[in-house]
Amino acid sequence: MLVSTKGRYALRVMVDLAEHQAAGRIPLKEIAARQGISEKYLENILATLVRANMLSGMRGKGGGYVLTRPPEQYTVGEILRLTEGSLAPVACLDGDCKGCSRSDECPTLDVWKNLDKLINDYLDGVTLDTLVAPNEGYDYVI
Amino acid sequence: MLVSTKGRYALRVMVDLAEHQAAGRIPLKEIAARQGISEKYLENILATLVRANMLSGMRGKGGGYVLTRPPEQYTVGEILRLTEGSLAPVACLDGDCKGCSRSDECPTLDVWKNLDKLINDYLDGVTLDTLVAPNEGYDYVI
DNA sequence: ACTAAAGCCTAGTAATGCAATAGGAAATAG
DNA sequence: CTATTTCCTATTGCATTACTAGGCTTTAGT
Repeated sequence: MLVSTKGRYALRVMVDLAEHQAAGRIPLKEIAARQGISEKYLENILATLVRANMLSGMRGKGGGYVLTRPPEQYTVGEILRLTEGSLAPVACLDGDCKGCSRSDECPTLDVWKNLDKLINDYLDGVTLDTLVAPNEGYDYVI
Repeated sequence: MLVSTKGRYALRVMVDLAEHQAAGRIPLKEIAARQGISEKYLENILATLVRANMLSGMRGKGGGYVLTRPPEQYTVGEILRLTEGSLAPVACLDGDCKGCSRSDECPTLDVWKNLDKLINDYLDGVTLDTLVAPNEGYDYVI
């Protein structure tokens, strides 16, 4: 599985926050309820996003989470790479595995490289704003 | 990780067999030595390929493995789907998970579907013969 | 027939990573 | 001062992956 629940949840949460941008800071409790995700598990995920400055978190009464940039400035690729650690389709291409000893002669390496590029290019081409449902995020009007 | 060692090894082995096609049946021992894979582990992988009729195995002296079709009739996609079980990038798209309860409203589902198609289409477009090193498989000449 | 070479089959195991939980400390608004 | 809310560190249960073990069956050659 290329993308685990952590990455999937992260993406859904980011879309959720984009849709409810106008409401200001949203507490974790609210997101968890809306998305049907355990509050405790969601804490982990949001902490990762905050540490990377993709979200701003604020504690205390009236606190909560908010996007740090406009939705069109987030790509799905960066969100997933952050939360998953890597989107490499095979271990051969994963950072610390500095290429196996056979990489010089490996006839399959190009397949993995092409696949890796395909995946990353596609996901880097999808921005958060394109995932926000039309006419949502405006529920504060009326 | 989309593709584990099982799938990676399987692909390398299939290429190996394509390259040594002319030599007739190749015993597991030989493949394992050439590819640097444990014989016992390789047994598992080859058994899977044989059961799916991608390879023919024959026991006894002079036995070994051989491709059942010409290399250009294998796609990387089918080899990997067989050995990995599935190439779905997320659990949401995996067979038995008959779509989560939120699939109707899920804003991210299209991303996963597009990604899934991208991956499978690419891998189904690569055939085994394109991975065989040029001028290999002809080592029996001279 | 016997033997060596090979594949086939069923388990088992160690290690890893995923998904989720637990409990409390620190900050903030009213 | 208190209720609310994020932040932080660990731990647990579970599933999967990667690999190993041991024995059975088939085949070719002598």
